Amino acid sequence: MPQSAGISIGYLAERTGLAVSAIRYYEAQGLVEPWRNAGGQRRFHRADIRRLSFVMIAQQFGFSLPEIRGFLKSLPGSRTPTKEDWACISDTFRSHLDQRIETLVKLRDNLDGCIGCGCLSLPNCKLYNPEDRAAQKGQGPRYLMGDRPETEAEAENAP
Amino acid sequence: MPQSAGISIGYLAERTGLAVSAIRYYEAQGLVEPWRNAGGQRRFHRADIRRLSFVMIAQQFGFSLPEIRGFLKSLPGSRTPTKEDWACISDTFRSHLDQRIETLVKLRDNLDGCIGCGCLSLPNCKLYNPEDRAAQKGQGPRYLMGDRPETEAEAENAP
DNA sequence: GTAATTCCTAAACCTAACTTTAGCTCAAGA
DNA sequence: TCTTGAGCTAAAGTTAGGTTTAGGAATTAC
Repeated sequence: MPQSAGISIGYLAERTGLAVSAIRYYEAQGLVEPWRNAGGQRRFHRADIRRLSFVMIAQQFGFSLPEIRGFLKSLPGSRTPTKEDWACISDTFRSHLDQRIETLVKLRDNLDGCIGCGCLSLPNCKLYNPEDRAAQKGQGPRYLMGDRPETEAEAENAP
Repeated sequence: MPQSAGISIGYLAERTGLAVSAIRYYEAQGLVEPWRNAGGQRRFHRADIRRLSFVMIAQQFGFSLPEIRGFLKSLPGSRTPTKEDWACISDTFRSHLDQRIETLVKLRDNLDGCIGCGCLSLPNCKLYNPEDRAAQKGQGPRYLMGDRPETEAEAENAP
């Protein structure tokens, strides 16, 4: 174990529970910035244990790595974050969470009012248009879908 | 536009709002089973409009395509689904949603009690151990992470 | 001093859910 | 009939968030 300057990637991995490969990946994403020792091996600040712990928590809140990088930039680079620094980020997390909960509750309510009743009016259904149905641009996985609603009569008769 | 037997993939795409390529992909995943006309082009049942609409809704509930394929198998293949058929699936959706909402609410409560207060006791924090922190096996994106909690003192002093 | 760890990089691979591209055939309208 | 739009297949590409592998180099343990 190193003692003089900085901790090794293996030790950091052990302390955070992250895989070594994940930590290297996070470095590539700009989430940590280790320096190198004489032999070219990475050395991390002891404070990076907490920094990466924060990354893990933020991920649980559904934030992407670029977003988390943004949070980390808002934290003080040099000194240990204060109560106020954390409280600020906490507010962001809070509203993010509140919004997701609200979306799900609405979805549940719509479910009760629509499929739940067996009405089968899918094309008119509110579930087709939940609030967060963002326009989908380009490639990658599609988590939410867009559509073009119309009436039941149309759906069954045309063309 | 075809009129005698079945609808074309382009028309189905127009009616559902899905991309043609997505419909072909869904066929490959066993979510629809078109037949072919004399020229080798796909022909779909008119009922597949609703079938694919269901797929889109189920995706919004966070179900994967294999799971959705399971739901569709539980629906009657031949006849139009009844109130009861839908009610059965609706129950599944319901409990799935309820569980997700509950998880998020717990996460929010922990947030209020931990980061929100600025205590900075991250290593002791409940956010490290939300109930749904499943063991991660193998490759692919990691949505939830595991860790090894310890005390603040340990974290700051050792080794 | 040497064997066993740990670390290094670069590149390839993984999943899910699709899209894009290339090159060709089918079908429909004027 | 001829042209253009719609369809077809197979293969490769995309995104996020990593893991795995191969082939060396540096450290640590004995």
